[in-house]
Amino acid sequence: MLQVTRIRDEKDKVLAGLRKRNLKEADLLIEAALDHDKERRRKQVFRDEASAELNVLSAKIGGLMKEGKKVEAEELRATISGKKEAIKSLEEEVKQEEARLQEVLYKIPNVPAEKVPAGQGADDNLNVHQHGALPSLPPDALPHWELIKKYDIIDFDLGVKISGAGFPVYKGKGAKLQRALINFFLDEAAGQNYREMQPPIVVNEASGYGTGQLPDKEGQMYFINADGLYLIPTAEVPITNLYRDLILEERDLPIRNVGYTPCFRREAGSWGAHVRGLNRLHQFDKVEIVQVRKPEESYAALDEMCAYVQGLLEKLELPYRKLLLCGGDMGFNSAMTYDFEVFSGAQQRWLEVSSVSNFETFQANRLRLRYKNKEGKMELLHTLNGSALALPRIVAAILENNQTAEGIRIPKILQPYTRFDRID
RNA sequence: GGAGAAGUGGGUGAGUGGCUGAAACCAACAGUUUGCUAAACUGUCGUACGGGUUAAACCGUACCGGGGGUUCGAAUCCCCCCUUCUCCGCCA
Repeated sequence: MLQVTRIRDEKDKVLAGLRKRNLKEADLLIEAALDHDKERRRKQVFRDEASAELNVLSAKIGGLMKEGKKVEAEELRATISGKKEAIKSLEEEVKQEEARLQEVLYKIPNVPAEKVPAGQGADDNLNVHQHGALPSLPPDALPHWELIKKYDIIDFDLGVKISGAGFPVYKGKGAKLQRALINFFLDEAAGQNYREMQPPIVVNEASGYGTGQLPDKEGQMYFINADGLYLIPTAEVPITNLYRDLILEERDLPIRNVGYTPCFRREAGSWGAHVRGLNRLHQFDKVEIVQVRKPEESYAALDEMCAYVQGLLEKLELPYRKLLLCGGDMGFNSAMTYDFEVFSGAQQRWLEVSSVSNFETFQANRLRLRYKNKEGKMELLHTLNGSALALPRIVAAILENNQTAEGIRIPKILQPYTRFDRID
């Protein structure tokens, strides 16, 4: 959520930024926010003045009571009764105006960073880096959804039986490959000074609001009605919310966490031919890196996180490209996002396996995550996160790109983790 | 799940209706003293919103787990919820 003060102080910059998102109602939203903000302040003045007046009178009554002037106190008290009602209704008006402002602010996405290109959608993303030769597979190469059957390592039918579509069962070497990847990712992150965290995979409503899944995207999360809890769509939610309502010291920073969790997404209405097999699931595994940074450091941190992700992909011997997302394709909360896509040889497609974002103060504002800067002033921190990495599409690419007549070759770096070098 | 107790500022903790945004101590920060460190001493030391100012100063309102209520006035009384602790029950 943007800070109103920022909209107030930098209206033109905010608007220019939002235009890059191709957000048609940007002007309307900003004007509405400013209107509600102005009205809110106007009403607050009335309320504050009325409360101040009552406080003075109350103190006077207190004084009179102490002096034993009961009659005078009684008289004064009689004059107050109407004022209380007035304050209550003024208070109500302020709250209403605040709620209206809030509602508008929830609809305004983050302002893209300077470097983010304008654009409508995926076609306008900038390919900023590409690495690795695309695999040349024989014409009879199989897509991963065939390979998993051929080698009996991932079973969608069994998942349907016990849970539903999009909940695969990993079997034998398939299960071991999952475990190997998770351990590999966690070990790599630990080597880069990330602290490993194991958070709950259900969160309360406040956490949903903290990182911006709520109020808009509740339809994307599984909800446990009996307890009012959401299954997390990503470890970003619990790990970032660890820092909700916190005032950090400079010495606490930077914060660099990594966590593995399963992720749950309802993916309502997003199924189609292009999401076969592992391309889209309701439950999948992901290792996530999360950083909390001082504002002036956050873009250096973003670069560092990208470099880290690139290192992982290179170690896994996967051809990948790095995209700087355009305004129109960026997530609601993000100020700047790089996507990483690996090339999946048999599908002949690029698959997104990581998304690394700087949210600047957008999440911190909702989280009330601040620190005391050098001047001793409270300042919102910047939050960042990135997948490092999401498993299913990595698995898909490994299976497809490494298929041979003798079976599927396991990347060298993973072999100590799998303790086998081939799936056959 | 049942019964009881408790939740106050970064920490410990005082405060049972009015002059308490909140004692005291610790921590932190700044300074004095000091060859350095330590100790001692002095001072500062909540947040949000609003008004005000070039910027400050300054002023107002709100906040003592969260929400509601009683009252002229609530950290203090009442109700609901959450959390923690103790005992019991259950159980990986």
